[in-house]
Order: sequence, then structure tokens, then C-alpha cells
Amino acid sequence: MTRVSIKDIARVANVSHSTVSRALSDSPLVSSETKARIQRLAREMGYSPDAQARSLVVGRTQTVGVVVTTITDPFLAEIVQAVENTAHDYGYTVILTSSNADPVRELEAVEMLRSQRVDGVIVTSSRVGSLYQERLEESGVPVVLLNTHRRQTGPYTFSITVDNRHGGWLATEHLIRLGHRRIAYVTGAVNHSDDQERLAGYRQALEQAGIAFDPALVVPGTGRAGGGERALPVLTALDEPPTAVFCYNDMTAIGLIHAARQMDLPVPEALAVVGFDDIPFASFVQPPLTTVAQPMSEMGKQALEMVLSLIDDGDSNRGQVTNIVVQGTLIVRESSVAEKRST
Amino acid sequence: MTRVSIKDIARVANVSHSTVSRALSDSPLVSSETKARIQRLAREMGYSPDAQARSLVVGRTQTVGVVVTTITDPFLAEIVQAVENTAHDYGYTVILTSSNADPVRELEAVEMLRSQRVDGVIVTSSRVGSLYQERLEESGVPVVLLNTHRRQTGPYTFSITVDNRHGGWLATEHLIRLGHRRIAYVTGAVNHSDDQERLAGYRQALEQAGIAFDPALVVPGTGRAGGGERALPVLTALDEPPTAVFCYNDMTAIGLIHAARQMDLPVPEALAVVGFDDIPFASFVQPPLTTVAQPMSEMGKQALEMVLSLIDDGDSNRGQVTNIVVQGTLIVRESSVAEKRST
DNA sequence: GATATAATTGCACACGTGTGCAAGGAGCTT
DNA sequence: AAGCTCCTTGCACACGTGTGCAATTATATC
Repeated sequence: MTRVSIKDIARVANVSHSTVSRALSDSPLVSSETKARIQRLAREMGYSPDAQARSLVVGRTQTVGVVVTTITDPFLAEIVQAVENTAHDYGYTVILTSSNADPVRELEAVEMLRSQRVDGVIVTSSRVGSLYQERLEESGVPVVLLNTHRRQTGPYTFSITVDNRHGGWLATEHLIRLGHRRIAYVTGAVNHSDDQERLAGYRQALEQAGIAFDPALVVPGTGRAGGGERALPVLTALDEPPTAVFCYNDMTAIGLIHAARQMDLPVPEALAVVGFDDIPFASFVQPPLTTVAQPMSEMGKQALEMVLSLIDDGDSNRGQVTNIVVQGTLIVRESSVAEKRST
Repeated sequence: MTRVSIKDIARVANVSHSTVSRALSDSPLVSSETKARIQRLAREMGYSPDAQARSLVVGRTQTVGVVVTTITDPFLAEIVQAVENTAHDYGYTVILTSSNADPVRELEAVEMLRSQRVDGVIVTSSRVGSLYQERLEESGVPVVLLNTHRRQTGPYTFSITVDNRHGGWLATEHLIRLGHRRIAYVTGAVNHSDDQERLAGYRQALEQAGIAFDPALVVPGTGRAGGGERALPVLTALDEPPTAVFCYNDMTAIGLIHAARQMDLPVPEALAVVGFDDIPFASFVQPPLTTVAQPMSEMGKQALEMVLSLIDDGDSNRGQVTNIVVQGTLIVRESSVAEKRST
């Protein structure tokens, strides 16, 4: 009920609290006997160091904040998991905040993280308002943006992104190579930079193949399953419906495939579908989803390590850290090619 | 770069830091003019209160710890999301730790939470070792167990669980009602109490229907998709294979259905499948999954509110809080009955 | 105008921990 | 034996915030 502090230990050990503090941090300034005695005592008394008090004096909290839209998104869950794992390995603690894509809540979250004095922040798949970033930079907290467009580069802000344009190109080129000429694109959340870059890759692939870009084939989604479901009827209602769809992400593709099933539209025979992310579920849907894989765990790990090196740099040689762009890889499954339906 | 504290504000406002502290907490002890002046100043100077320092003196951190096996599990993601949402509403911060089902890491996580001086802890789907719980209770931190067996009841530990036995009964009874007599059960992680209770419900339903329990029909899974995949060949290899399967959770069922697809075993015609949880994906797999739904968001919200009321109780009238058991509901989709295949 | 009362502010300490500096003691060298 | 160095320990302050109590000032009452 009542906590035991180093002062309590000092009292029963007949030493000053300074000595206890040193003994517990294994300082060479204390004799090995008393060190052992105090450490044993601490264990017996169930001592647990107060991280608040400690960080108050050392100026570091050994804590990083993670901002996501929703942890319910399998892609983000995978990333957060990797972040938490490697944070743990480095002795860091993770504070999780979700914004639900609400700018107000996102701002509140950042304010909270500021108050918690996190040593660094990882922001995923968000549109970082200038306000937001400003607020964070003004307190000198390093920020790593994951798959997030960076409005304005700052000395404390770096990013890790997948090569969205290349990924979009990979997916579209794959469909073109399969013989498709009417290829649609279902977008993610509006105004998301990832989305626009994937779209750019899509257009680039079309152009290279000499296929005219048709704006009617770009229909809005939400980045979630519902978006894909609602996009399908829009596509089938077109005068000249597509024979293939590239979706902003796997969730969208999964929703779209589900809708296709209910409309008795066979995938991939009547409509080839390609997603993006390669979430764990992609291989379990029916038909298994062709997609552009992002190295999610690797990205999460790198994000945390980038934050740590920014912290350690402490204003000095920050030049070592540089933005990272990773390549996605096309994973062909059965939602785009029917051949595999064996025996 | 350099943080601004209430002392800094006090200096430029020509008052003592006490007055600033009171002004910012809107105390009636300070005149409204100076209060306004100081608050404006705080805003201008970009002041952000130091939660560490504050909690050091008030004895509360406004922080709760959440322990999960892995946030990658959609069921847990849904719960954590709800916990974070309502925590946010109450002005609380969430610290996330994942154990990967490793007892050592789980212990480390608890130690970390203790050091962080969290006001409460929510533990999900874990086997809480006696050590673990002891460690937490000794520091008087309230713990809410979510779908976790409680070895030993303590004054600080309460639980919220779904009625696993009833859920298992619902699923099995549904299959029996459909005419099945050879019904298998694929377990979750070993030694998990949820699992054993669901199994008990399964056995109860069989018994009520006068069907003899066959141990060969209970095969081990892992609680993840891989477990379901590996369980299927074991079942089909039996002398007298089952015509229906009840799976520990949806992930297991999804893995099993996927394996069935590859073996050209039609679901539900050759094998009816029922899951547990009703994760968002359940309705998107093919065929859509019949399952026992848990009110995940509700459970997450209740868990946090339970923690809060335990905190507020402060040793006094703790009698108000009581363990909660929620009922699951059967959701019939197409993995158990073929009728819906329309047109 | 003097006194009582209320309103406002400051002083000083506390929370738990880390650390520079001085002080004490032991052992060594000369 | 005196002086030196090295080892060990304690003192005192700092981190940023909240709060009981005293002190100051403004207002009201007679």
C-alpha cells in the first residue's frame, strides 16, 4: 500500500539515500559489500524505482509516444507491435494514442505526449498539420513519420516511407501484363499523400503502356473495408466497367472482393483485384489477395531505432540520420490470376 | 529546446510560482485578472505542464497500463482500441506492453508498469502467474483481468469475462441443431482457462443431446490461424472424421477454412465451421464465419471504467465493484449453413 | 479613523531521485 | 610521524509541481 523509496532503504541500512542511489545504479563509488547489502535489501523490501522522479532529474523519460489513427487497422497493429517489441529491447516504454482520424483528438494526443515528456514520437499514416509539427518541434522532441507526408522538413523530423509510387506502379504493371486495359483505382482516405503517390504510380504504368487515363476509373474509398464495398457498385455501373482494380490497401480490396462475391462477380475471372500492404489476412481471404507487400515489422523497428538515434544525438551530429524509403514487393496470389486453381 | 516551467512564467509575470500554479489550475485563490494574465502568458510561452513532476506530488499519474500478448491479434486490437478511447475521454494515458506470451517478458512488463507508477492495469488473455499478481497487489495497484482466469481473488483484482461456457454451448448446440453428431473442437493456446471453459460448454451441449464425448475430436490449436490450418489434416485423418468443427476463436476458424479450401473440402457442405469472438474479419472471409460474438468494445470500455472506479475508491467502499460476466451471442453466417447461397 | 474581515499572494516544504562537492577514514610513501 | 593519495560516504541542492500556512493588501464595518 505505502511505497518504499530509497530513503526507506537508507534508513534500515543506516546509510544516506545518496549511497542507496549509487548502490542501486551499481556506481563504483560505493564499496562492494554495502552495495551487495543494499541491493539485497532493496529486493527484500520490494523496492521499485520511481520512473517519474528519476526522469525529473535526468531529463529523460525512456518513453516514446506512438500516434495511430486506429490500432484496429491490421497494418498499423503490425507496425505498433514491432515498435513495442524493439522499444522493449532498448528499455523503452510505449505510450499509445489513437486519433480516429480526428484532427482535434490528434492534437490533444500530441499535447498529452508533450506533457508526458516523451523522448520521441512516432506518427503513422496521418496528415500532420503544420500546427501539430510546430508544437512538437518547439519542444525539441524528435519525430519520426511513418508513411506520412512531411509538409515541411525540420531538424527534428524524419520519415520512413514505402515507395508508394513504385508500389502503385508494380501493382498496375502487373495487371497490364496480364492483359487488362480497363484498370480502376480505389483510393484511400481523402487527401492522404500515400494515396496520391500510389495513384501517380498507377498513372505512370498506364502511360508507359499507352493506356489513356480515365478519371471515371478512379473512385473514392476510405482505406477501410466499407470503402471497397461501396466502390464496387460504382465501378460496375460504368458504361465501360473495368476488368481489374488496384486498391489503395488490402482492407479496401477485401471489402471489394466481399461485395463482388455478393454480386456473383467472380474474382479474378470477371474482375482482377490487387491490394497494398500484405496484412496477415491477405493470404487468408478467398481468393488469396495479390498485393504489394510492405515490410511492416522492419519499418516499425527502424522507426523506433531512428527515434533513439535522434535522441542520442542530442543536437549534435544529426547529419547521420536520413530519411528512409523502402521498396515494396509484389506478391502474386489468386485474386489477380486464376491459374493456380489446381486439380 | 529549453522547456518553459511555471517558474519561468512566474518570473515574467512578477509573481511567485505558487500563484502561477494556482492560476493554471483555475484556483479561486487567485484574482481573476492575474489569472487571465497568467493563462494568456502560459499560452504565449508555449507552456506544457510536466506530468512527471505533477504526479510526483499528487501521487497519481493519470496513466493505466495495458498488457496484451500481441496487439496483432484482432480481438485484442479491438479491446485496446476501446480502452484507449475511453481512457482518452477520462483524461487518462495508456501505456501499452505486449508479452508475446512469454512469461519472462510479461514479468518485465509488469515491473515496468510498476516503475511507471501506473494508477491501474488491464491484463488481457494471459495466464497471470501468482508471482505476477502478487507483485502488483503488493504495490496496491488495481488490476482488471479481461478474459483471464483469476487464480486467487484479491482486494485489488477484478475481472471481466465473457461467459465462455455458455458461448461454447451456443456454438455446439447450433451445430447439433443442424443435424451434426460428429463435432470436433480445436483448442486455443494450451492451459488457457478460456479454452477449458469453452470446451466445457461444448461437452455440455453434446451431453444434453445424448452424444458421447470423443477425445479424439478435440485437437490442439494455437489460437492463431496456423493452429487451425494444422488442425484440419488431423481431423480428416480420423477413422470417423467430423462433419462440423467448433474453433476456439475466429483466427483458428479462418486458418482451418483456408486449409479446407486447399484440400477442396467445401465449407459448410462437407464441414461446418463455427468460431468465437466475431472479429471484424469474420464477415469478410469466404464463406462468412458463423461465430459467437463478444462485445469487444463494450468490454474494453467497461474494463477501463472498472479500473477508474477502483482507483477512486481508494481503499474505501470497494464493495461497489464486482466481477462482470457478459454473454456472447451466436451470429449465424454461411460457414455453418449453406442455405444463404442465394439466386 | 480604527479595527475586523475578506481577498490575494508569497514562503517554505514536500514528492523521489541523481550528483557535485566536501569530509572522513584508511593505507601508503617519505 | 607527517603528509599524501585513494576509497567511501554524507551534505546539500536540483528537477517541476502542489499546498498549508503566514503575510500582505484591499474592503467593509462600526
